[in-house]
Amino acid sequence: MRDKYIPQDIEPQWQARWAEQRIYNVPQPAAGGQEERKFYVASMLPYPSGDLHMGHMRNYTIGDVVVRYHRMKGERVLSPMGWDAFGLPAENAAIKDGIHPATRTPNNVAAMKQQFAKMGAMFDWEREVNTSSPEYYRWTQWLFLKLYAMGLAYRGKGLVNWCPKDATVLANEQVVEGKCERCGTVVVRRNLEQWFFKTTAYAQRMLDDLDGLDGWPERVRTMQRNWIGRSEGAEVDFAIAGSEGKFTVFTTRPDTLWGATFMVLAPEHALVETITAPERQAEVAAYKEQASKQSEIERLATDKEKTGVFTGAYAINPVNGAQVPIWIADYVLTTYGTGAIMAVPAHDERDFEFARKFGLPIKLVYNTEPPQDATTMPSAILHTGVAVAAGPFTGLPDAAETVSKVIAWLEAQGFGRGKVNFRLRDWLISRQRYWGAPIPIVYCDHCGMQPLPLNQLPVVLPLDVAFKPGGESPLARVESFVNTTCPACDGPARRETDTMDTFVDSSWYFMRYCDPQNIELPFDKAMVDYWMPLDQYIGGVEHAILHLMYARFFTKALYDAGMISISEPFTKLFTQGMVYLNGAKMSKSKGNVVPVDDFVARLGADAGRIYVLFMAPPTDDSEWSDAGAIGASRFLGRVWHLLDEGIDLHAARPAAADLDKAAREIVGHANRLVERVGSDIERFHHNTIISAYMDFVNKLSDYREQQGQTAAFNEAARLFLLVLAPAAPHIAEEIWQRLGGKGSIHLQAWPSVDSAFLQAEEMTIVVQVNGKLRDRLTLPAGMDEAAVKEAALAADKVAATLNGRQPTSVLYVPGRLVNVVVK
RNA sequence: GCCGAAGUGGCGGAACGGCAGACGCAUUCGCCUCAAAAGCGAACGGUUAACAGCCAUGUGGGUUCGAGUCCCACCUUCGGUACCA
Repeated sequence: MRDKYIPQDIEPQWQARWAEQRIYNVPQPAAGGQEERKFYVASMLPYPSGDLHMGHMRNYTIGDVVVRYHRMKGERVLSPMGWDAFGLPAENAAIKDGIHPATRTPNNVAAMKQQFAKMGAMFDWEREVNTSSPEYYRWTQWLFLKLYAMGLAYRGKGLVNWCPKDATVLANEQVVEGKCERCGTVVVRRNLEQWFFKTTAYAQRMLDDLDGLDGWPERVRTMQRNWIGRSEGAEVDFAIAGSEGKFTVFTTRPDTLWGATFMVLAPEHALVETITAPERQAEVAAYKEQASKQSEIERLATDKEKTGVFTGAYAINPVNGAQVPIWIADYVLTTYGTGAIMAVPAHDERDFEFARKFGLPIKLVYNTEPPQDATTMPSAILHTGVAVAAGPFTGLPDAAETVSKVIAWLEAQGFGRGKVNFRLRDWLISRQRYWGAPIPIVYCDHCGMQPLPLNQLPVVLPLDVAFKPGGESPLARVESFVNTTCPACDGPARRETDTMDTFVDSSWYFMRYCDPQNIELPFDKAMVDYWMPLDQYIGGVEHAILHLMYARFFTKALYDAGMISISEPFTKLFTQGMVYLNGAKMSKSKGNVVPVDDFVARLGADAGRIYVLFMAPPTDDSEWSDAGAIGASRFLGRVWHLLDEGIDLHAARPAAADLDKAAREIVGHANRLVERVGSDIERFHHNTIISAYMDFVNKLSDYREQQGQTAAFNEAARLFLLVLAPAAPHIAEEIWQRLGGKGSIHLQAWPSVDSAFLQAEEMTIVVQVNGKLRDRLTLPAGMDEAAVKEAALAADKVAATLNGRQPTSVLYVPGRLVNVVVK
């Protein structure tokens, strides 16, 4: 072929051919016909910002290599793609430049789809989903109603960021240093009536099932376990002195009840208003206002000075009748436990700090040996010592068994009950925004809240809306949308104007891919049963908790609804790193991007693919380097010239026994490369695949230089081309076709390894003295232990180091190393 | 703050508890050229006359015949922290 490697000439042609021949479209297999193993792989779907940059290219190329590899392994591979198209950015853009999200979104999708094609990423576009299309969100609404019918969707109070000046709800992202990013007003937290999904009902199952997810990174499982945050303890009821009222606290340490010297309610606790003494009301109100200006992260910071105020009310400790003051403090949250705690400063660090700051008494339940004094102890006593003042439990050790005994006693006395509490909260899905799936509920003055009948779906987003900063959600101002009729009585009714969190859309899209055209149901059970669970899910670590938790919740709920047969969606999970440019994550909003279009036009898709795979281990973040990308392009040039002529893909494959040493070696290298590339793809070490290619190309060039284009060269080149195909699909296909390959290289079988070429004839033994390298010996493979040790001890450098001393022992690691140990 | 990670040459990185720095980038030198680019070849952690030796994988300890790798503490950076997705 003897011409220049010009990727811009060959790449578009192959992309068109592959699409035309639909080599990556996957029809549903005929019923019962499961002759091939299925392999369902998906990368988390992107938000359609309008431009793919090299950060995207890295994410999707990692997945594309996996897709092409499994396809060559003869599996039935499903690799779909879609668009997570609802959400805040489109709405913000609409406010800023007046372009309607319903116009912008399809334009962005069309642009990005073209860019996807230029990357050489193969998806089954016939299964494309767009979460913002009525054909999709209709089913998101359908599933909402399903969860509602199951009792998993309910209305309740939830805190939101509120800008008092704009009179609008803000996303956390829109709150900068406690102020509204638009107008600079201090943001407060307001309690609004909103929709929730009951994720807590699945807390225990989501926790238990993590144990079975051994295809997930351990760190993600750990993060999820901690997020769910199971803790065992008790609920204890406290009466309020001088009133009929009472309240309940959750504690993991009911055994320290005898040391409770004050109570703390969250400032937002419903009881605060009724119990606050008249003379303390001004102070309490001021504190509540101050607390409302803080984020949860600020409130929970343990290094921050404790704050709080006394309400003037007292609670009665059920175990000893003691009257203790009730305070409010921001370190207690309404969202965890009951929003109220008993404070035991002697045995809890935060309570200890609080008591010291406000001069509250500290009472020891347990004491150490030697004993400490409550007034002088430097910190709380945690899990050590023996009970000195625990009513009937005095004398017991500070241990889990004591806690269990106390819980049983509390239950017998009617003071409280054992309780398992989770840190996980119910999922607040309401958004006071326009660009999301409307919640399919109406409110009727006569019939109250009514779910819409399924045949009235979708509730379509009206297009004629006014976007302006501030004020309520645009939907609430659209009379024609809001006013409707009640499905129960046909009387006038009002629609819910909240839309759903975009995480709802992305909690089930991977099931829609299995049956994307269904117009009767979200998906057909048999189709989902065939493809699900995903064999491989790929996405950023930033989704390790929220998205993955929500998707797991949805899967379990739909399993309980009988809609699917699996209760975990993702068998294997891979989390990839991000691409940085000038020290910041490459992103359009920051303006630091290398667009895929520009790169491909300059150096070609294959060079981009090779570089993004090579730049760092796929799990790691990595800084973009233009020079590095040029190196990748140079590598492909070398490949082109190495395989440029005289190779016959159809020649008979040489047997090891018929070849000379150099030939056996080069074919051996090629076989090892096949093995290496396969195992590195399976364990997601894509960067070392590329270095293995480079290493091999160097060896093959040397071989050709010295031995010429022999049958062994031919065979080694053939194997290399096949294993290069997943990473650099265009150049591999082009060379394959020029050399007379039959059919697309991507539909060839992955080469099998010929073990006759893998046997080494020699081994290199590293010789150490006391763990330090002293020599290296080349010995015949298979030499026995005694002979190897003898050779090692005989080595000059070893003798010199020993200098006459007798070794105390000699260790041998077969085929690798000898360590001579000497005093 | 809390939860989870990561720190190895000038740079990106490699290394089943067993040869630290594979592979590449940058740099320098050489070949080719009238010249340049491209291409090809060589050198390239520090110390050193040396390819001998010693030092070297964020810092300080520990386990081990042997630690970049395992354990403890600390420092720095990154991700998440429930309305960015």
